[in-house]
Amino acid sequence: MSIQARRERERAERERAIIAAARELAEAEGWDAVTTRRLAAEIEYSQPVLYSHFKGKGAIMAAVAVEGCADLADELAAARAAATGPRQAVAGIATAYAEFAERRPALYDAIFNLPTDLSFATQETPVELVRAFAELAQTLHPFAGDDNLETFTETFWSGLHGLVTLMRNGRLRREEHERRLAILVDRFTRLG
Amino acid sequence: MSIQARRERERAERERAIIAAARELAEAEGWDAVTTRRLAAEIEYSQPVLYSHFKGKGAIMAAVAVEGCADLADELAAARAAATGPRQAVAGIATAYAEFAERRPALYDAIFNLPTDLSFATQETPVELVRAFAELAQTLHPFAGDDNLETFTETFWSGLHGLVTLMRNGRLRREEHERRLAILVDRFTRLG
DNA sequence: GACCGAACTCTAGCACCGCTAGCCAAACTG
DNA sequence: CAGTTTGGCTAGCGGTGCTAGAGTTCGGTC
Repeated sequence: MSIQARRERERAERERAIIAAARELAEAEGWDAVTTRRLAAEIEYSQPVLYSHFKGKGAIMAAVAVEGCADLADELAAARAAATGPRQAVAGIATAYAEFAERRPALYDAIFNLPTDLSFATQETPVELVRAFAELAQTLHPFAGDDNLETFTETFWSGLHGLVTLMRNGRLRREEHERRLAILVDRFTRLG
Repeated sequence: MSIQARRERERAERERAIIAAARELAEAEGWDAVTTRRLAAEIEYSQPVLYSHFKGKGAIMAAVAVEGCADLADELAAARAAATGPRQAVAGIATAYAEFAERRPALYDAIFNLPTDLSFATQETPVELVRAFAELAQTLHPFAGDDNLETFTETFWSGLHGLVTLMRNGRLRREEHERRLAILVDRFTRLG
């Protein structure tokens, strides 16, 4: 059994290498630079090997996205934990979210923008993304009022998502970014 | 001079045909289906003709986007005109925006999502988009409070954009769409 | 230790993409 | 009618994601 075990171990390691290579390449040069040929060269195997691990390029990107969810969840959790009060918590988590999107645009794209196979808000949502969403929901809890917390959180989250994506695509004035964030936070932290 | 005039007329007509074909193809089958070869076949010319009109595929998409801006502006203006009060105007324009994005996803993508060469919030923004933005700003004017109207409008617009894009990519529960819209409108139409 | 069979990887290639060089024919000019 | 210019076309380049089938390596068995 040890031989088979070793093989499975090597195989798993190679799979990790593929995901890591895709992630690094995407973060360094954008997703356009992530081709199956470059990926294969990076892991020092031939192209078809990729397809013995993943159904296709989309599946690789989805795997990167799932991994990225963990990072996002961690950063949101840290921001929430560091806050001194409910309103500051919302402001902090919003800033953390925006900074994540700006610091790692390729990762953010993989999670939220690129059309991948992984579906959200359904049964098979990545558990790490659920965690990230829960951080947001926890933070917003005091301000949901009569609205359903999940729906309320989705709306706030959409606001954040819109801000970061529109700005990154050059559709918003960059210098007003913080003010926009402040407005969004302000509007979602009013009681009554 | 009439010969040259006819030529220019024919040339302009062909350019319109290219944009129309690209738009129809994109709306019918998505932007992935819009290839230069299919586009050339559609207008019954060879591929290189496209490049005598546009710098490349991106420029064609940008042209479609600019055209689409006019439609969006029209629909937003109509929604604003039909409203019976300031708050209803915001709700109406938000619904109109969301319906535009849902009814013509390819067009919406060309305008806001796909990385094109046209830049916004700068000098050479398409005039039609400025008009669409102005409709939003006018509608939101009564609710901006102390915030700068343009920045306030950008924030609300980002909320709308986030809602429609996340939902279309399967990141939000579709059945909660109207409730999310209502929450967004509610939060941006509170006075004081 | 030699061999066999299975597991696995690689080479080569498909159909497609955006884009362009260079030819050729048609149209205008004198 | 000859010459030139204009403009569309054919053909092809280098790239993409993906795959069929050949070839090699390696573990298990006699």
